[in-house]
Amino acid sequence: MPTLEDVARRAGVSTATVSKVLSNTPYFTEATRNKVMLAVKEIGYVPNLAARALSSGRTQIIAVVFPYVYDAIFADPRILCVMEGIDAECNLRGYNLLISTPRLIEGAVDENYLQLIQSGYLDGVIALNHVPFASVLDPVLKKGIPAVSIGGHAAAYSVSSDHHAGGVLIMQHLLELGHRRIGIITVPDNINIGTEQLLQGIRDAAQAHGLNFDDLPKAVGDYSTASGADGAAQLLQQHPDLTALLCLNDRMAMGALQEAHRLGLRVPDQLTITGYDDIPAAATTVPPLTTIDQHSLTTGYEASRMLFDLLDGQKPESKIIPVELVIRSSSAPPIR
Amino acid sequence: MPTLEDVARRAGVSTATVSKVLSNTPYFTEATRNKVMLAVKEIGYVPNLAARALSSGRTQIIAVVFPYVYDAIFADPRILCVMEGIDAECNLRGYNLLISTPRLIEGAVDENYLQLIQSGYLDGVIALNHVPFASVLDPVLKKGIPAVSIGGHAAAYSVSSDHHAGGVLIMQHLLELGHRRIGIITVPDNINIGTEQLLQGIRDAAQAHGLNFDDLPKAVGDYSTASGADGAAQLLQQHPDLTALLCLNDRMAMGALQEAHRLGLRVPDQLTITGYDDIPAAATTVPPLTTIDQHSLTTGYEASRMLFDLLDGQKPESKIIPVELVIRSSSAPPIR
DNA sequence: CTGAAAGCGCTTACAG
DNA sequence: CTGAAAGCGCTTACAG
Repeated sequence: MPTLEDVARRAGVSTATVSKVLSNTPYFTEATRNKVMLAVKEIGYVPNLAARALSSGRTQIIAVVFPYVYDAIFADPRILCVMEGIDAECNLRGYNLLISTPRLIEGAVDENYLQLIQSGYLDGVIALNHVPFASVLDPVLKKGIPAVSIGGHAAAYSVSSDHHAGGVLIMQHLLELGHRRIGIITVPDNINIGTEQLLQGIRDAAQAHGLNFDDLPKAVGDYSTASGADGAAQLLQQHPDLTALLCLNDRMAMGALQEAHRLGLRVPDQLTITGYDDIPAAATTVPPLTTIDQHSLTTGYEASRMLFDLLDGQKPESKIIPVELVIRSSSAPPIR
Repeated sequence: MPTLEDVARRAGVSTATVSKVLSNTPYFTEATRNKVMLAVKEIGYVPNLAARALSSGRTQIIAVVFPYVYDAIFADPRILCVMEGIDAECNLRGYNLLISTPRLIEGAVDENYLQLIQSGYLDGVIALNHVPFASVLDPVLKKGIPAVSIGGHAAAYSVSSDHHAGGVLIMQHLLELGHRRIGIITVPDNINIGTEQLLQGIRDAAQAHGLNFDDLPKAVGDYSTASGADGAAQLLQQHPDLTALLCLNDRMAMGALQEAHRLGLRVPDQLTITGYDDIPAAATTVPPLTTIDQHSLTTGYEASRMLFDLLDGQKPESKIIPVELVIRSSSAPPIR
């Protein structure tokens, strides 16, 4: 493979000059620039990234960190949307994307991950940081790597979704349709840092309509479709008079939808079901789900922008991404 | 950050020795080994990957390449399953995973991608290589990087799904249920290298049952859910007597399911609908989809294993991953 | 079994 | 505006 030196020789200049031309440093004549670029073309020179990384301390690699916790990350469509946003932005900037999926075992991050962080291989890190009991960013910040946290810990730099507003919006929607006997399919406390705010939003909306959140029947799922079906079964059996099921994510809502069909309940005529996240599948269920769009693509995009700002030496503001109520056909006024 | 030299000084040996101990070269006394490991622990040494990469020529990075073509890759659940398999294996081996999503514009791959390939940053490449008109592996092989192709071009090393068997299985299933008036929701020729075999499998199964494939009504979709709904609408309007819809992927089948509901057709009582891929959502539609499981996780896993064999200097055999018919509730004998 | 030394291919003050 | 030279932190023949 041709090296910088080959280019320099061919162009009749020093390696320093070639290096500077290629990195767009100012201060060289147009003639020099042309000579160098020509030589680069002619011999098909491509910089060796490892060498560049070693001498400059920058690798052009940023890592996206998705801790493995309650779920196989690759099964979560929301994460994918975030990734897509990040990928698009990195592509534009010429950065490469490394995926890291550390296992969080009893709050300790795995050794491989620690090594990676400390290896000097990473210019920046974007972490999905929603696990309350452990922050995968701790070692990153300790090492001094610029980092952005998505959804979660009140890190220096973070972008998160307005979960409280999401909770208010979805609950308000149900209440305004006239529902009062609403079952909640929720998740265990402390599985996700945003859940508390979301529940608080629901609580506030309920209160505003004179309904006591604590009185509403609840089932605890784990975000999976199956757990949504189980939760719905349980709630509907114990409280056959429920007119609506509010689910904390779309996949559980899809499970609830399944269960409703199994029980012969028509949605939304006999039972309203709502989700949260607006994953792609939410638009294609039967009937399509009323849900909250978290703008995951935007989230990924904003996280990247923030990281690049950090890399440029700026101090970006943390961002809260607004949410949006998406009304489809799984919600309607109660008939009872 | 502490360097090799710091470790050497502390342990009272040369840097060469530390390096060899750390890379598990044989030939050093237990005492030396202990001294070195102790020093490493004490000063918290972590190797600098860029330096290691530059001097050894190996980076411990493998790239997973998903060309952008007919679809946003991050929307395709099948790809995710493949990724998960690859990720798991890489994690085990201590390799890092780089994601590259080159844009294929008129058969030409993008410049960023080319640079990455030639940058010396990659020890190996796994590519989703199903686009007939351009192989993203060409530059990789030219550069001499070990590479494995998933599904597609008859590259030296590849793992692909047994599409022909898949076509036979799903068509056979319909025929054995008694269907004869079967509509096919397909995709354009040359969008995906495996499609031809799949269609051939369907054709062969039809023929074995005395049915002429060419006579079956067809609609052309693009793998998206929406295109499945459109295809179903079109087929059912032009051929109201169809008793089954065979869709070339699950997402189109989900669209067909939607359309059937919209038309008030009960599935599977009045209309059988089948998919292909067995993405996670296929199990949770209403009714759950009969489909073909391609074992995507296994595919990813086998592709990684193959790549690591290549990196170990072996010559692995190309693999064909068997498929499996998954019978759920969207298929039943025709009533007409 | 261990070490001295060259070298991997860049970037970056520092001079000029 | 350009170049000589040191240095980034490792690995790897080569001696011993």
